[in-house]
Amino acid sequence: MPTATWERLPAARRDAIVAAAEAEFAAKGFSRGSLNVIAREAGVAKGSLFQYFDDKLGLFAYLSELASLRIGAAMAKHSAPLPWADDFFGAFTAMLTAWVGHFRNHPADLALTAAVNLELDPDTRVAVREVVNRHYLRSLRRTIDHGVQVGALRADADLDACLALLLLVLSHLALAANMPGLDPVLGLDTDPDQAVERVVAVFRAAFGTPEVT
Amino acid sequence: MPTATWERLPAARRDAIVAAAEAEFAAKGFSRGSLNVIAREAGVAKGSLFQYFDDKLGLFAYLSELASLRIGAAMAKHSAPLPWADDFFGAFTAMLTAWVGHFRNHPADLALTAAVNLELDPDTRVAVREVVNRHYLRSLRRTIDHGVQVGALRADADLDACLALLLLVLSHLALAANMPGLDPVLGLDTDPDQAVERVVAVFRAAFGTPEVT
Amino acid sequence: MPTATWERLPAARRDAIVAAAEAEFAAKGFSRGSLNVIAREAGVAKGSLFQYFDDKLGLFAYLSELASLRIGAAMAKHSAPLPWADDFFGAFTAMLTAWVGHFRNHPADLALTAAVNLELDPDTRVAVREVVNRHYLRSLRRTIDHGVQVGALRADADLDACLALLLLVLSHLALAANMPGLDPVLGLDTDPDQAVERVVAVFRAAFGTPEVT
Amino acid sequence: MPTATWERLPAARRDAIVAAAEAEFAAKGFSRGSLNVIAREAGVAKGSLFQYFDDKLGLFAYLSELASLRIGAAMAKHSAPLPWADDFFGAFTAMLTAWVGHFRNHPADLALTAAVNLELDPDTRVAVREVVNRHYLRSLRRTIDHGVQVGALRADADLDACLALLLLVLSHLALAANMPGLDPVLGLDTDPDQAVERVVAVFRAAFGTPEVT
DNA sequence: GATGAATGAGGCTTCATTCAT
DNA sequence: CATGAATGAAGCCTCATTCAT
Repeated sequence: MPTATWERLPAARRDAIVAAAEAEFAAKGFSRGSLNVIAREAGVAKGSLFQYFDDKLGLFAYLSELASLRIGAAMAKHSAPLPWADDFFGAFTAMLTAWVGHFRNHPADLALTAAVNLELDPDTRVAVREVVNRHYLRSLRRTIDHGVQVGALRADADLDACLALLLLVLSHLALAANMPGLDPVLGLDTDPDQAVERVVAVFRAAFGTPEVT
Repeated sequence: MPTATWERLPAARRDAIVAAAEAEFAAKGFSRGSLNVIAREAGVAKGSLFQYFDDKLGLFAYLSELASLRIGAAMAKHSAPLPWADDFFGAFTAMLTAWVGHFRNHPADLALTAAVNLELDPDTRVAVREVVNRHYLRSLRRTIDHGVQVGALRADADLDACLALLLLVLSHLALAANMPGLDPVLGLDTDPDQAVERVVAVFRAAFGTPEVT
Repeated sequence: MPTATWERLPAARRDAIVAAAEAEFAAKGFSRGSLNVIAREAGVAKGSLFQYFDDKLGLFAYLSELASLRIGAAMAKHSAPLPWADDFFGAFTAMLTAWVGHFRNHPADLALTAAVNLELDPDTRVAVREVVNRHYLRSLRRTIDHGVQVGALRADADLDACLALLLLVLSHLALAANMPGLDPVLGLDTDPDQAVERVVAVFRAAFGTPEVT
Repeated sequence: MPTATWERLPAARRDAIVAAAEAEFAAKGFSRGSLNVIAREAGVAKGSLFQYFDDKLGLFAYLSELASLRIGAAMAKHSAPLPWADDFFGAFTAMLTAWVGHFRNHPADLALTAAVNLELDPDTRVAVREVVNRHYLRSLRRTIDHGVQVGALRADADLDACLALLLLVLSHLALAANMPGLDPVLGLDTDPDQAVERVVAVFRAAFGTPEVT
């Protein structure tokens, strides 16, 4: 989505723009985020932004993809050493905890995820979510398949429903654990670890194989 | 939130304003909805709006509360004749189907719910959601309690988690079933009834009492 | 084309805007004329212009119509006392001389006529010319009919061609007599009266009844 | 008007620039034509254009001269075989028909002529028209002289007026026959051949020698 | 001689809010 | 209490031109 010019830019300039844009969209969302502010904060002429991206949406989509790549990489790294085969739900819990933690430690990723999920304009939302969700879906589906293989998830469960709910819950966890006012029940913003455990327990009850007592 | 002046207004004038404002926010969302348009469509002077509400947000919050009252009332009516005692999950399914249908038939309610859930600006979102969620939580908690009493839900299940997930899922159902691009897996926008059944099945598996075969 | 608000405006304010807009469009034409400049010169907020006219084109079209009404009225006044019946071509010459003189004395009318005729953007040009030409065509056709009735113009001449050429020549006379660089032959900008006489002679030769010697 | 650098350029590079510039100005006109687009389409750096021409106007004026040379050459070729001596007005009609046809078949020439004739900015217009008109005037004057010699035009007619009107009519024919909205009477855009005939008839009546019946 | 990134003024338009009437 | 004209900052985007490489 960025232009060829963008690729040829000095890294410092690119970084300044990305940082400014992330901060602005994080604070205001896409529709209300201002290119004026971004250019000013980045120390760049207003017109320059349009040499790097076709338009406002182009810049935002680029940031969103950056963030989802970053998130995907972080999750992959967290996931690798986990004992998925031996303790699937334990690993899953650790994974979700890491997920929540990632967003706490990377406000830009949180903000962009929020901006994507909370965008009201339908066209914009569809355009951006499509790109972003693709990553998550692929990864989640792999995790679910794995859970079935190791016998943690029932093969006859409604795994698509599981996937859909996971996608929904993941978004919610990321946001609700780090933004006030989104979760009035579980207390995600005060004790996220416990909240994660309770959510995993629900998934285990719904889709897991019966536990041997 | 409305001023004292608003209460003293002829009902016809109030209704015209509410109708115009709902239509506008439904079409454009909160941020992009225009008070100019609302005033014109309502046949009211622009300045008058500011005699009834502190500002744009005040008007919007008022509409949101109206909508949630309306939705609550509709749900209560739907709920009353359902066989909660005899077939809790059947009643629950019918309830969710009615819920989804309500938003399909009341675009204004859908739009306002969307605007509330998708608003990025933290202050706005918190202010509005707080009011709205209160209604839903009370009602949902009653439903859950009832499910326990009739033996459909396990008393030892994590009922708060159930509540939190319900709240999340309800919002999602209302929006995803009626706006494209929000649910890439379950196909809520093409076959909502089936999607509802699958979601209920998940809740039954997670929180329901074991079925006697 | 102006909004209702415009009609209710104090005359002084309206006049200031009209004067500023005419001056700007006169100097720069429609496409390059700047609403910024107009608002500043008129001592009016930029946004106010959009309370009076839908957009830039709306303002321009309004000015064009004003000008063509003004021109039409002036011509009607000039025309009335002329001896059309006794000396059609003499009256016609006097008419054209008055026409040229009008634009010399009313630079705003000249400028708007120029702006209309010289606008490059096809949609704009069509939109505006349609309004303006209607006036001229009706009036010119009446004059031609009259010329036939009094026996000055041959009834079997190609009167539509006469009309088309008249329209073309009138525009040209108005502009070329008052803007340098448009007429490199007849010297319209230096001795317009003589040029007018020569043009009328051409029309007489082409469409007039043979003179009795 | 081009710089010395331009003359030294490989022909291929010059041709690419000319082609791109003609296409762009043809599509957008002078004021709205974009050097960005021209440079991109020509496969040339934006900055290079400024090494070949002083500025945007310089490039445009150069193209205009090119076009008028091209048009002049085409007309000369069309003119040569025509029976000017035997049937002056027949040849003249054929000539004008060819003229109109040329612009239909060469949109770039049409567009440049339009851009020249419709440019409002006085300095620009004068600068460009001067160059262009010189060609036409010389050629038209020769045609008129010839008409007199072969006895088709009256020697005592106002031949300068004829010349001035011809110049005016030629421009009009070229544009009005190929752009909508310029000729509301003769129907030049729907049946140009017939319109041409009618115009020639007017000139014959005004300046031609009486026909022997 | 060629490049193309950077500029920054300027383009039109929208809109919540104020305040004199 | 209603009105609606006025505001002016802010919105996104375009573009001819410059200049360091």
